[in-house]
Amino acid sequence: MTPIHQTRNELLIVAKRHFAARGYQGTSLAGVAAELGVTKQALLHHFKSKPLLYGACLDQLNQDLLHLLFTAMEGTEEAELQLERCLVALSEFYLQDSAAAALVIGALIDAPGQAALSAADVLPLQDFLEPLVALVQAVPRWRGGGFAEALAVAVELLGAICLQSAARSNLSIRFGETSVEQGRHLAARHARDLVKDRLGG
Amino acid sequence: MTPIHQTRNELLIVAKRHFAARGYQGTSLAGVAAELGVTKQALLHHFKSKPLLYGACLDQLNQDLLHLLFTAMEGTEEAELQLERCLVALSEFYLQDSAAAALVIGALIDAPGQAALSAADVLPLQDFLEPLVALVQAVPRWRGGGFAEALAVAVELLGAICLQSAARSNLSIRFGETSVEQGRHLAARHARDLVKDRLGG
DNA sequence: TTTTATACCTACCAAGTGGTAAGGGTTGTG
DNA sequence: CACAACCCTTACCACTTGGTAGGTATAAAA
Repeated sequence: MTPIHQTRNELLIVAKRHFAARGYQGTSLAGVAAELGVTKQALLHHFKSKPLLYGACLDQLNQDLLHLLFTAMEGTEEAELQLERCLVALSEFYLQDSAAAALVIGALIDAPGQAALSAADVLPLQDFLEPLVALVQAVPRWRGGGFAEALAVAVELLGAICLQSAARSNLSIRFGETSVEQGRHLAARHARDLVKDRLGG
Repeated sequence: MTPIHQTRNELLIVAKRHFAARGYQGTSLAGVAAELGVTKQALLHHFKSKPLLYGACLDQLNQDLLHLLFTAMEGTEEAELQLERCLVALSEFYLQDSAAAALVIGALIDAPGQAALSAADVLPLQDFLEPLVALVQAVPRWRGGGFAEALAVAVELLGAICLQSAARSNLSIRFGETSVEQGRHLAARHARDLVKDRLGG
């Protein structure tokens, strides 16, 4: 009963939500454990430490994003279309996993060395970021710009798409839940438009 | 000597940097005070509590952004041009005040009620967000879309511009400082292009 | 001079943090 | 049955956190 992988996955889901909502520093092991109905030592049993738990969350997120990216790249060689599919899929992914967007932004903003990222450790989401930048660089409009410009555009696109989902609950309080929810359902279309506007002619 | 306003302003500058780099929860009063060469009680003397210190930081940021917005709106009635100037000025502002971008994102992501934002308290940066959304809604391309769509576009633009600056140190480690610095100097031009692409025909 | 206010200090505290040690309960396996 | 592996517990610990209490030094105002 309660096979290990299922349990571990449930822990990760709750942990991701906490890390997303409160940030790395604002998340306490006791808080995550309490929501799961276990003690914090149960958490420390599965993941050895808080940084490792955070790392596991980002690893799982990284895998989800990679799957999303490679799926988007199937069936066509055209970089612009691949990017469009990828970012549309990303914005749709955020509709389900509402914690993911805040985690992505957190992983990009957090000062390295602060959380789970020691020197030897791989930087979180790097596996996803590198092909994304490469994809931007392969688009005709940005092909001549060099790596720095492609990186800037990739981060720009990421920021445009992530912030909306990450700020959902905050914006609901500011401007009313109906407006925000209305806007959320436009997310995929906006992502498509955004890519076309920024990468197309 | 050490007139109050100057001192208070220096405290705020350091505090903003800490809040931006480590987040609200990750910032300790002792840490901020140590960098200033004073004790944390000196901080608590000027700002009564940590939430109030955070609120003071966001208030100052709010004023800077408002000044930036109104300056951008002078001399023309055309919403699209106003928005273009505003977002270009914003990206240039981030070049100087590197903490600002992370603070903006933080203020948009933080679950309300967590930091300085009690129910009665005004939501941080709201004074800046509302006219920004109104400005998007006044642009011909989005005029027919309603409030929800304008809000989504405004947040999208904000995310695109803020994340680049907020993630600077992180991206430097990932992709090398030269590439990131190179991209930073393109920020203003990218902001202009972005607005034209997304708000123009 | 006395009073008041500002700016800052030392000393202290209750609460919460991540983490360790050690053991109990259950499960499969030899 | 014995044994080990796994899951999770209670108990505890060192440390940091935001915040309070009370005192000191300076300087301006009465």
